[in-house]
Amino acid sequence: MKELKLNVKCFNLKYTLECGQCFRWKEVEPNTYIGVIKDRVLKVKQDGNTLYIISNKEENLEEVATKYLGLDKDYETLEKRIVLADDKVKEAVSHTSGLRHLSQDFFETLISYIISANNNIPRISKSVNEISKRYGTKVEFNGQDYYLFPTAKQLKDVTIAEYRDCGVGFRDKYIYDTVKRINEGNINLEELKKLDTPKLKKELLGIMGVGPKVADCIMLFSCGRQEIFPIDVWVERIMKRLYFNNDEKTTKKQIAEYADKHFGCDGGIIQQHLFYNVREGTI
DNA sequence: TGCCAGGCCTTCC
DNA sequence: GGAAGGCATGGC
Repeated sequence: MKELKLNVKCFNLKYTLECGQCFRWKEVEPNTYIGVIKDRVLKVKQDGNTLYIISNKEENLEEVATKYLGLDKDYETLEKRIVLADDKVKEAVSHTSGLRHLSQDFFETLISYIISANNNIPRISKSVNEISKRYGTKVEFNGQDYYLFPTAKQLKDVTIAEYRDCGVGFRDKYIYDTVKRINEGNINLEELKKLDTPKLKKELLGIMGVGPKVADCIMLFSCGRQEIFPIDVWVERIMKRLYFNNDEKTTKKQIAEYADKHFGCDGGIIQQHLFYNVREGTI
C-alpha cells in the first residue's frame, strides 16, 4: 500500500475533523484518523507540516485527498484576513488555527444534516454509520471492513421503519421522502449544485426535514458556499454573548444580518471557529 | 428526573 | 408572517 505524503501549511487535522462538520472520522492514534469518504477509506496522519495518507484505493488519491481536505485553498491568506474582523474572531482563531472546511459529498451531507436536527453529534455519527453499514458498499482496508455511505439508488427499497431502526428517530420519514424524490428524478442534486445560492437555498428548503439551518450547513459543507453562516443553538448563544450584550431577545435574523455585514464572504469559516471554540469552552 | 442536542413540521392565529 | 407545541433518543 503506497503512502502519499503531502506538505501542508496552515492545516490542522484534529480541528478540521473534530469541528462537527463531518461524522465519519475516528481518531485511531494521536493525530491519526480513519474515515470513509465518497468512494474510499482514508487513513490520515499529521506530523507537523506533513500529512501521510493511505487508502484502500490509490487511483487519483492525491487529487481526491487534496480536494476533500481543502488543501487546494489558501488558508494562510484567509486566516490573516479573518482575524482582522475583530478581537473576538482573532481570539477564537488563535485556538483553532488550521481548521478547514472539507469538501464533502452532497447526498451524504444532505442526509446527515437532516439527521442533525435537534440531535447531538455522537448520535448523528452513530446513525450515519449505521445507515452506511446496513446499506452501503463494503470495502476492505487494513484487514477491516468499512462501509461507504450508500447512494440514493442503494436506499431505494429502504422503509421508514428501517430508517427508524438506524436510530434516526422522527427524521425517518424525511429521509425516506428525500431518497424517494431523488430516485424519482424529482430532485436532481447535480443540477441543484449549479444554481446560484439564493435559488439553491430555496430548492433545499423544499426538501422535507430541511429548514434554514440545515440548508445552510449543506451549502457550506458540500456546495462550496463559503459565505454561509449557519446559526444553530451554539452559534446563537455565542453570538448573543459576544456581539449582542447577552440580550435574550436577539433574533436569528439579527444575528444573520450582523454576520453578513461584519464577516461577509468569510462567514462560513468564522462560524466554524466560533462553533468549535464555544463547544470546547475556549471562548 | 428533567433538560438538552448543529431544528423542523404542523397548527393556529 | 410569527408563535407555540410536538417530536425520538441517548447523555448528562
